[in-house]
Amino acid sequence: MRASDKAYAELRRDIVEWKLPPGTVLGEVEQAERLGVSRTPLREALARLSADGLAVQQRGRGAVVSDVSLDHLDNLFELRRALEVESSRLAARTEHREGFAKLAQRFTEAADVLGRGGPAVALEPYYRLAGELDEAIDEAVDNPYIEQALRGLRTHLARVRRLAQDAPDRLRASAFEHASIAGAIAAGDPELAAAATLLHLSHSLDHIKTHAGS
Amino acid sequence: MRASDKAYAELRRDIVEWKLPPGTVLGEVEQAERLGVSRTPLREALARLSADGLAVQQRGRGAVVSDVSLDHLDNLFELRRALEVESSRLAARTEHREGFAKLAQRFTEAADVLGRGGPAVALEPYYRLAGELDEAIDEAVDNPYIEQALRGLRTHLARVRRLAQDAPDRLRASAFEHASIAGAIAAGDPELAAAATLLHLSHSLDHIKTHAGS
DNA sequence: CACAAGCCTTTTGTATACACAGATGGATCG
DNA sequence: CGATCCATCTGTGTATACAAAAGGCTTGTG
Repeated sequence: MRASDKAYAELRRDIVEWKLPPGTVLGEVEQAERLGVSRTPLREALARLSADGLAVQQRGRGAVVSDVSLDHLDNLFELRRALEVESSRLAARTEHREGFAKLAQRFTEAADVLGRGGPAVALEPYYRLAGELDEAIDEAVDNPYIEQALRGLRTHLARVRRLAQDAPDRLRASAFEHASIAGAIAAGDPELAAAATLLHLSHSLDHIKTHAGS
Repeated sequence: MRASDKAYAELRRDIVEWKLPPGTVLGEVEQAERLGVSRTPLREALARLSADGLAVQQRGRGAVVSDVSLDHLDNLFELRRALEVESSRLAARTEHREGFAKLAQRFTEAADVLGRGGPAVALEPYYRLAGELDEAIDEAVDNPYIEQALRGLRTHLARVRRLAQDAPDRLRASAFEHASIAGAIAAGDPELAAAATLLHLSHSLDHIKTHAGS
C-alpha cells in the first residue's frame, strides 16, 4: 500500500470518528511524524481530504478539519433527498432486484428485535444491515457518477450522526421505513420506492433535529 | 498563483477542450516540462484531476485522461436529473427569485434571435446565458453540497458536449425550455419548475442521442 | 497605556535527488 | 521459429532540502 493512501485512510478515519474533532489544525510536519510518512505523501492525503470536504485549506495555517454543525443539516439532507430518492426510483426500475425482498424481510425482523429487546440490544448489526441496503441499491442503480456523489455524501452523514445518537424507538421506526423501501424496490414500483425514501429521509431529519444535543 | 493551481487549471482546461483527448497518458516528467513546473505541484494537480474523474490513475503507467463516450450518457443524465430537478424545486422555494423573471424574458428573446437568424448567429452569447441561469439557480439554492456535486457534473457534461454539436433548431427549443424553467422559478412554483427541468433534460438527452456522431 | 511597525519563527510551497517497481526489449533455450 | 526469462530502462513513489510567505510577538513611539 502506498504511503499516501495509508495517510489518507488513517486521517479520514480519524476525522469521521471524531478523533480529530472539527477545527483541529493538521500541520504537515506534525501529522507526517504521527503517521510515520514523509511530507510529500501527506500533502497528497490532505489534498484529497480537502476535495472530500473533510478539511479546508487555510493559507498560512495549513489545513483544518472542516466544521460540522446542525447548520449544515438541512443542506446535507437536501442533497441526500435529491440523490437517494432518485436512486431508489432507478433501483426499482432495474432487473437486478432479487435481493431486495430478502432485505425487506430482514429489516422487518430487525424491527421486531429492536422492539422486543431490552437495553442490551446490539446496534451494530442494524447499522450493517442498513449499509447492506445502501450497497444493494448502488449495485442495482449501477451508475458510477451517482455512486461517487453518494460516497461523498455518506462520509459527511457519518460525521453528523455523532451529533444526535439514535434512540431505540427511532431505530425501530427506521427499520420499518427501510423495509418499505426495500419492499417497494423488490416490487419494481419506482414511485412507491421514491415515496418511501422521501418519507424515511423526512422522519430521519426530524428525529435528528429534535434530539440534537440532548 | 501557486504552481500547482496553474498546472491544474491548465490541464483541466486542455482536457475539457479535448486538446488532451481521452486515453492520453499524462507522464509526470513530460507534463511538468510542458507546463514549466516541477513534478511535485504537478502530482498534486494530477491527484485533483483524478478526484474530479477527468483522469484515472493507472498503476505503473501513471495517469491517463479518462474515457468519455455515449455509454456514459445515460448515467450522466441520471445524476443530472437527480440534481437539477431538485435544484429547480429548491430554487423555486426560496425568496431570492428576483432575477428569474428577467432571465426568462432574455431566454425568450434569445429564442427569437435563434429562430430568425441565418447561419451567422453567434452561439456564444446563448451558452453564456445558460450559464447565467445555472449560476442564478446555484445562488438561489444556496447549498454548498449540491453546488459541489453540480460542479463536478458540469465538468463532465462540458466534455460530452463535444460528441454532439447543437443544431440551431435544438438551441431554439432549448431556449424556450430554459425560459419555462426560469419562469416557473420566478413564479415560485416548485413542482412546475421541477417538471420544466425534467422536460428539458429529457429533450436534451434525446437530441444528443439522435444526433451523436452525425 | 495603546497602537503600530518590524522582526522572527513557523509553516507551507517548490525543487531535486534517490530508490523501487513495472514494462519492454533482446537474447537464449526448447 | 516461438516462447520464456532476464536485463535494462523508463517512470512513479518517497524523502529531504531550500525558499518564500504569513502570523505572532516584541518593542518602540505617541
